[in-house]
Parts: sequence; C-alpha cells; structure tokens
Amino acid sequence: MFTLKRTHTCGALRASDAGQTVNLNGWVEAVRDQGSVAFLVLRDRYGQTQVVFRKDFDEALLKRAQSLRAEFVVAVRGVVKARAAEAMRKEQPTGEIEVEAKQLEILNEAAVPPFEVSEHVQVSDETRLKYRYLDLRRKPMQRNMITRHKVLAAFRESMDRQGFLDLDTPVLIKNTPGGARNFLVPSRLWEGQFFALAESPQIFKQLFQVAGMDRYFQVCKCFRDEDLRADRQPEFTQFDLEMSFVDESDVQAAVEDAVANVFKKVLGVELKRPFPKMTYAEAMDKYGSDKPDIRFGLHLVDVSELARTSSFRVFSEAVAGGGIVKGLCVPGGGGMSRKEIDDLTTLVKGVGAKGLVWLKGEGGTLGGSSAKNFKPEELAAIREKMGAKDGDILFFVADEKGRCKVALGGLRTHLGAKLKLIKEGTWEPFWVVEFPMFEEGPEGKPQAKHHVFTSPKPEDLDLLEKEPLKVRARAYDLVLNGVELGGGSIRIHRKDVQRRVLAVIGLDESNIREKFGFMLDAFDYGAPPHGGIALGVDRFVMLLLGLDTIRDVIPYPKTQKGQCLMQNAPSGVIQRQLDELHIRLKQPPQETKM
RNA sequence: GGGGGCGUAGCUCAAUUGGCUAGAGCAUCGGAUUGUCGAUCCGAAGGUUGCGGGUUCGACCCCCGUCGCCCUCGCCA
Repeated sequence: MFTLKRTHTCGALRASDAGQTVNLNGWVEAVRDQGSVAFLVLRDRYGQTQVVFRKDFDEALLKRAQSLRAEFVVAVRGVVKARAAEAMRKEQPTGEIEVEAKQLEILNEAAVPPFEVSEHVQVSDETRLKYRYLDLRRKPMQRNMITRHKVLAAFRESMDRQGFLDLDTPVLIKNTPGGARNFLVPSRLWEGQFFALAESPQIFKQLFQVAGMDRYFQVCKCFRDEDLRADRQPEFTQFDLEMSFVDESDVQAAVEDAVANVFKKVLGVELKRPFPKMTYAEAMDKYGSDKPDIRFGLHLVDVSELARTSSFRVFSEAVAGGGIVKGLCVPGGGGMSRKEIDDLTTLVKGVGAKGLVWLKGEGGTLGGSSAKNFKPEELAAIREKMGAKDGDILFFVADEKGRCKVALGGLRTHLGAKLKLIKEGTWEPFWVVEFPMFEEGPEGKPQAKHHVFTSPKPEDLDLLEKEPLKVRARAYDLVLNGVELGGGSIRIHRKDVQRRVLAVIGLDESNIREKFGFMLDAFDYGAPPHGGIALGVDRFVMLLLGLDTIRDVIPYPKTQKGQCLMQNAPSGVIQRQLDELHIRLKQPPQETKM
C-alpha cells in the first residue's frame, strides 16, 4: 500500500505553509517517544521534518508511531503547524513548523542497520564500503554526491556555452604500450586476443579533431590497473576536452572558464583569471615539486655557491660531485625539539635524500650541532643568503640535483601542514608550463613525461635526437592547493614529428606501425593543429569539499587492494565462461555461486 | 614487490609487567515519561578478542603463519 504519495519533500515546509494538509515520504531518522506524545523525524535527501503524534488526538495512531524504528520507510499525512515560540529551532531549516499526523503508512520495515545512519557516528571504511548504500544515506555523503553533481553540471554548462560537443568514445579499445597498465578484456569472438579498458580517450579525441569536430568534451570513465592511493582509484572520472586550431592559451582559457564556473556555481567564489603560470623549472627550484602548494612561502633557496667552498665537507663534496645544496628557512622554528628534527630527517631520507642538516638562528649568527663544521664567516654568509633571523631554523639537503629538490619539496609540504602555514579557504589555481618532453626511464632511456602525442616546443625541435632530455614540451598542468588537477598539451599534428618522437622513446618502424599505424594514417588525411586537457573530477570534488580521499566523493569506490566490498568483486567465474573465452588458468578456477 | 599502522560487543574504543567474571559510550531490547529535537531516566541483553597454530600453570597481550582494512615507496605517460 502506498497511497500517501508525497506532496512535499522533507526539506520543503516553512511557517508560510501552516494550515496546509500535506503528505511526506521518507526514512525514520528518529522517534522521540514521550509517552503521550511522540516526535517522528522524517528524513529524505532534501532535509528533515518533525511529525507529531499525540495521545489526545489519536491514541491508536500514536501507538503505531511508537512502533517505528530507525530507517523504516514511511508515509505520513498531516497538517502543517507553526511551532510554539519555545519549540522553534531556528538552526533547522524546517524548525519553525511541524506536521501533526493524521495518517501513517509503513511502506517498508528496516533491519537494525550495522551502523547509525548519522553524520555524528564514526565508522570504519571497511564497514562503510560493505554497506555503501547506507553510508551514502548519511548526510555528509549526500552532500558530497550533490556537490559532485553540481561540479559536473557547471562543467557541462560551460562546455556547452563554449560550443563543445559532448561525444563519447569507446571503453573497449586496443591495448597500447606506455603509460599505465591496462585492464585486459578477453575476446570471445577472437581467440587469444584482448581488448584493453581505455586508460584515457586520448587517441579518440585527437581523431575527433582530424574528423573536424573542432571542439569535443566528455565526462569520461578511465581505467588504470595500478596500485591505489587515497587519491587514486582504478576506475576514475575525467573532464576531457580537445580543440582544433588552437595554441596553449586557447585551451587554458577554455578550461579556466569551466573551472571558474564550477567555483562560482558550487562555492560562490569568483576566481581571478587568467590563472598565473609558473615554469616547471621554477616550480622545482622554488618548491621542489611540479605541483607545489603556493598558499605558503618556505621557498627553497640554493646555497650551492656557498657550499662549493665550504669547510663542511658534506656540502663541498656534494657540489664537487655535481650535486647541489638547497635549504629552507622556517621562521620562528628555532623551538623545534630534537625529536621533531629527527622525525623530519626520517621523512627526508624516506624520499631518498642522504640526510638533513639543520642550523638555528641565534646570537646574530647560526648555531646547532652542525655549526661547528663551518667557519664563522660562512655561517654569516648562509644566514644572509637564507634571510634567517634569530629564532628561525634552517634545513639543508645536499644531494644530486633532482633528489635534493624533491626531498626538500617533500619537507616543505610536510612543514606547511605541520606548522599550519596554509591559508585555508583560499584558492590559487595556476598553470605549470614548459615541462620537459622526456624523463630518464630505466636504463637511461628517455620516456615521455606527459604522453607521446605531446608536441615539443618548436624552438627545441633540433634537440630531439641530440639531447632529448633538454626538449621542452608544449604541456601544461593545472595545479590547485598542491594537487595536480589535470594536465594537457598541444599535440603533434604532423606525421614526421610524431615519428621522430616515437623513435626517441625507442619504438622502431614496425612497432610504430603496429601500435600507432592508424593514428599516423589519420595524420595523412589532414590533421589540424590541436590540443586539449583532462582534469580529474574526483580530485576536483575532493578539493572543493576539503576532503583527503577521493573515496568519499566516488559513489562506489574500491578498497586499497582494489576490491568492491559490497559486491565482493573481483570474483571467480565458472569453467564454461573460461572455455568461451579460450582461457585456461594456471590454477583451477575458484568458482563462485551465481 | 617493500615499509608502517590497525583488527576486542552491531558501531567507535579501553583493558597496567602475561594474571581476578574482558569494560565504557553509542546502537539494540523492555519499562517510565504530554514538548522532545544527537531527548532523558531505570533495567536487560549483547564477546570464537579476525582466523589457524605455538610458547606458558595461565595469552586480548609474546612467537610463527594467514586473512582483511588504512597510509606510504615503487608504480600511476
């Protein structure tokens, strides 16, 4: 029986509705039983409304209300009443009214839930994921999902306004080398052959440009069979776009419009545009990260020149060996305990540095256990260079160039959080540009830093074969609050350049033919200059909500080991399915009941 | 594949050096209650201490193995 279909949601009624007869549907949040009067709090996605049952009004109805339990699904018919002044709850949206019940339908009973469906209760991730549908019923998760929707809506609105076409691309695609490990899907029709789940729509969106679609976008699932992190899931969502006849500034302007629209619609925040830019080299030099959090200072300072001639051999030998010495100055950090410093040393070593040298500003010079290794005039020069004052603490790492920056960058990020240097509630998106095309892979072989379709800067083309590691790419990353929101590039649109780049990463002609032949063929038929970008939706929503894991903004996420605890996936299959797929397991199949 | 943290009642946690009947809050169940709103009060029930093995007179605690969750390095163009 379901006759009392709702006339209002549980968040709708106000004092101005007093006197109306209404129907409400929802879940039982609580029954506060006072004996001769009982209050039922009814909940749905839109809010909560209090329903009153009284003995002197309808004793039988009160009895039934008292039998309700948490999470029962009910329908109520009643009259909206303004509450007495002393019963008003101004802090609740529906706090000025209540509904006096006339009829009650129990639409469904509910078992006692494994945890309270409440925003106050703390539950382990494990339990939450197993009963995700109950977790999602909790207010914070409903808020997260609603925000997620708003982000997507604002993004799509901007894309539509700018003339982008929402086109979809296949999920089942060809397995291609490089980049993330693919999930493989065996083919029933083609024995021994496999599809891959798309790790991104990259090639297809570029071919849309060859096809003359001009402006394409998609909110798109991507799949990567790599290990998980708090901000990484095997299945995640990207805002993806690609456009023709453009350079970097056009793509950036298009994305900025979308990102700014999201901030405006979701947070009511107006972002300053255009977003500032920082070169990769500057990001690494000043922050020791390619996605620095610029909401606080603590810049890295290079003291290699002072270190070169230093009497402290850790410094001078590092420079002599081709390394560098950099430091950062923590204003007022002089009170840090030995234990705290030791913990920081452990942290820095964990990122690969050999150690951490520290000095404290005191008595107009620098002190601390390492100070004895320096001459007084060296200490003065370091103090000067670092801009240190009495009461500050200085940290130094002497190491190979890359390791030094990354280690100190890690220390900087850690200190920013630990010392609460971050201005919360501020949003400073910016572009990191001029990435190197390649980085050194295993065995010193160059590999693409972004991806193999990224265009080199024209002025660096000559270096492609001679000094590939010096070639800069027409790539850009969008960084916000220390999180890489996404990245993109202007693509190669000429076959000859594409061939050269593929050759640099070590693909020979037959390999190129086999893996990317169709792409190069397409470029034979008139590929326009084009470029694009992809943003991580889950990370974006996480940032906007101030959360620290994307699991809380993904409706049905996987665990750290990549399982779905609700479905118990992955799971075994029956022999017949394997036979159809022409697959023989090394171990006999673990059959699951189906 | 490596490092770290955790696993005790439905949920979140406690239990001194290995020692008394493994406790608390919330939830649940029963009772009381005519203005509650994270209701309150009284009472009750609730345990394979993840699982398997070992050491010991005695194990939540120590050892070995195993399973699961989380963080992290590698990995993620």
